[in-house]
Amino acid sequence: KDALALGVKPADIHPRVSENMDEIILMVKTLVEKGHAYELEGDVYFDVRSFGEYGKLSGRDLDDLKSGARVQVDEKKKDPLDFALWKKAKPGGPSWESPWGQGRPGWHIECSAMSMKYMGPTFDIHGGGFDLIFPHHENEIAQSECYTGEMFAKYWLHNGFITVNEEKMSKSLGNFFLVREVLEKFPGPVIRFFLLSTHYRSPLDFSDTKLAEDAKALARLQNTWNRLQEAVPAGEEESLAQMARDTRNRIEEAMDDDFNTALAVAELFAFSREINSALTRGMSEKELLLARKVLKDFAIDILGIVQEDSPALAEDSALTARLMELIIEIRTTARSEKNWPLADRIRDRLKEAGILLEDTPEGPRWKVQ
RNA sequence: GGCGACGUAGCCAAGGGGUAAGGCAUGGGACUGCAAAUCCCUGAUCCCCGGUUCAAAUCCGGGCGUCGCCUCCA
Repeated sequence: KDALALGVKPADIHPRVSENMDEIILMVKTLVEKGHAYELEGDVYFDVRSFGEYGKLSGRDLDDLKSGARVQVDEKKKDPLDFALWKKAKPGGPSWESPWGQGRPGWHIECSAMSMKYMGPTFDIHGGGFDLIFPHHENEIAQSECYTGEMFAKYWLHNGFITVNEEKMSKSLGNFFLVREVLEKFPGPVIRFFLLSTHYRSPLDFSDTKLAEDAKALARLQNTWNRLQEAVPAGEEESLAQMARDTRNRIEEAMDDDFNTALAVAELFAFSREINSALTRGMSEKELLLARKVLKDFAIDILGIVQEDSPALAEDSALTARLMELIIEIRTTARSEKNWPLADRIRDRLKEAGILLEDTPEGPRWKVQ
């Protein structure tokens, strides 16, 4: 539900470790057979020295890691960095039958086993937080590539953290909260905008103040789209056409460049300003089509920050629209008679009811919330 | 201690050799009965110090600062 509110598309598969135990065990077994792993009293460890490229993702080499090691938990492992593929069962803990006795998977193997089961030995993109680069993703690469002999993931996208007061948000620090809680204060598109307004690799400090600013900023874009929807073609002007093309190109370029969403959003704002000016002067049919298409493609479909149907149009639209028509008519009469107290009172009361009424040069407009 | 990322206007944030996108805020103006929306104008030499270069915020070296990883859990 929360994902939906943020406009996140549902995943096709949500694999569970407990349902993929056969694949996991087969993978561990094969790694042992290939000489990349060894058993030790019911545990199975991956031999990091057996994978020459170990450290290629995080840019470390084994000797650096060794000399810099902070903790020496070393027991009988061949190398302190060898990590567990399979762990002997602990009393009371969940466990499964395996060639090495009762036990459970180590903490990296399940990701490899399940991703390769559903997507094959090589897939395009592997995501995750920056904190997972080492050791988690490094280990995934080692075990997967030793298992298949092929490249694991082609691209790694590591996102920066959401921080709170500049500190990593985490369970252990207790400074975390849920999307659900944020959604009580800000609509989904605003949260999306907040997340997209900085590059995904950068850390992002969470604050209500920032969200509130973003809500205002996003309203500009949404406004432009709403006006564009209501606009009626006028004239033959075409000056916006070139900018529409340029904007499209620049946004595509930005997105192709490692998903530079912040730049893409900036282009939308620049374009939005031009549209607003053009709207005031009256846009031709051609301009309207092009402008709508750009916003529809990028702001609505790709970035998902602008809503195609403004809330006002979405719910109870027919009845509300008729009532609003009536109210506006009355108020317009009052205004023409310079009955300002009444005109203001209508506007104020509507505001209390959650409806914003604006007198624009093109006539009164209203919107919910 | 080792490895890595980052440090751009009051705040958020792109860019990454040729004199700095965008947003919020501020101040001024246009429009308006007022308000809102919208438009115009308004602000930085890019943490510090050296170096390379015709030219550096952008490259190199050294500082300082912030954050992350290097242990269990995922």
